[in-house]
Amino acid sequence: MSAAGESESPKRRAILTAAGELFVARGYGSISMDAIARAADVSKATLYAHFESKDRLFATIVQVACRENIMPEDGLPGGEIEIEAALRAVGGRILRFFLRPRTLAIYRLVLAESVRFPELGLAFYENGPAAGKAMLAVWMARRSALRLPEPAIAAEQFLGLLRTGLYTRATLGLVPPPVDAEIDDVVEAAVRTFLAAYQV
Amino acid sequence: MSAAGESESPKRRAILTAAGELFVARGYGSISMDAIARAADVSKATLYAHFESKDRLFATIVQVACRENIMPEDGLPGGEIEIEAALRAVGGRILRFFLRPRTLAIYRLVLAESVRFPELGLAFYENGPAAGKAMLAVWMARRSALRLPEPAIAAEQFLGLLRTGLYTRATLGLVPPPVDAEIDDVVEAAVRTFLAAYQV
DNA sequence: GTCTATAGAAGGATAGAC
DNA sequence: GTCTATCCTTCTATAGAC
Repeated sequence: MSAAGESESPKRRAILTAAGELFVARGYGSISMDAIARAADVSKATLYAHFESKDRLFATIVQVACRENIMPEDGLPGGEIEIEAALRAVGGRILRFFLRPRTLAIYRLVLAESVRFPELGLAFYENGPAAGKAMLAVWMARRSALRLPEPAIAAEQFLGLLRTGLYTRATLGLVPPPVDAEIDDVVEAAVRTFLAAYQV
Repeated sequence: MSAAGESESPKRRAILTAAGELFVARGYGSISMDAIARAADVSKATLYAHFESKDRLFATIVQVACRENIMPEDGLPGGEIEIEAALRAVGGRILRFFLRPRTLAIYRLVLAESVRFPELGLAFYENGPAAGKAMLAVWMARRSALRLPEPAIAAEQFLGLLRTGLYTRATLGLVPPPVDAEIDDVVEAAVRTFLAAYQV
């Protein structure tokens, strides 16, 4: 929200970094303010001088993390590649982004705490999934090889085709990397089904 | 695991019910054993007589919840209905199951705690998503109107096509019911794309 | 098995000096 | 702003009577 008011003192920076790593690694409930202060090499009083409560600190962490972890826009290739190869490239990028440990960890965090912090879920959705979906829809609409009555729905479906069992298992922490071969299989199948429905 | 050892004393039953509601409603970290004992109308000592720790109680809750909340098998219509109508019916059932508050709450719980309890994530996956996917794949493979080189992949894709933006928003607590019209739209689009790829 | 009462530890937050 | 030291609350878990 207020990008102007966020002064960049080193201590504040250290707190955000340390707290981010701890929350991402072990969730909200099991991390104490003591542990954060220790990890940031800062006293608890300093911690509370910068953030009025654990809740507020957490909300800040997540918002920063959302901004830093939006889907990479440069992953969308230009208009010259053939559509099948282009979709494969895009799909691979997206699925790999979904499977990154940090992406998964943030999703887990937000999901778990969205019950207690409703505005957190909304901020995450708009800055994350909704923004990515919109970007993808615009990119797809520009491709002349596709006939998309509703680009937004097509984009959602492509993302859904990527988020299959492999992704579900990853969210549950059941996928030890590397899984490159499996990723390629999922992307390949997604592209095939998507093109069956939407190629001119 | 040990279905034999689970005696069904009323107090134990009350504890499981009360704790389940509290965990589902507000997560693991913010629920105290005091609150559980109070809600179950039981003393804390009794609580600890039945469950050796909060962790063990939680694991039991989730396992019971998984068993009670598998996808309804009777939602799969027989072999006489036309394929499009059949898929619509199945898709509607599945998506509505995904969107049930209790289904969502259990998913949030497991996801949040799967980092601390790895075996929880595995148990959930096998009893939940994997079981449902297998059931759906078998049902699909029997439909002669579909050509499925790999029924397991097709089933996963159909589920992915259902789990689009509406579902994501629901997991984040951003979907206040009722949403019947939106559900029908998602199912309709999923069936259309799926059939484009797999109808003979 | 069940209760009341409480021990013992840990957490969030603050006071007061510098 | 930053630290040390500490308060107060809450939590998990248990002891001892019935």
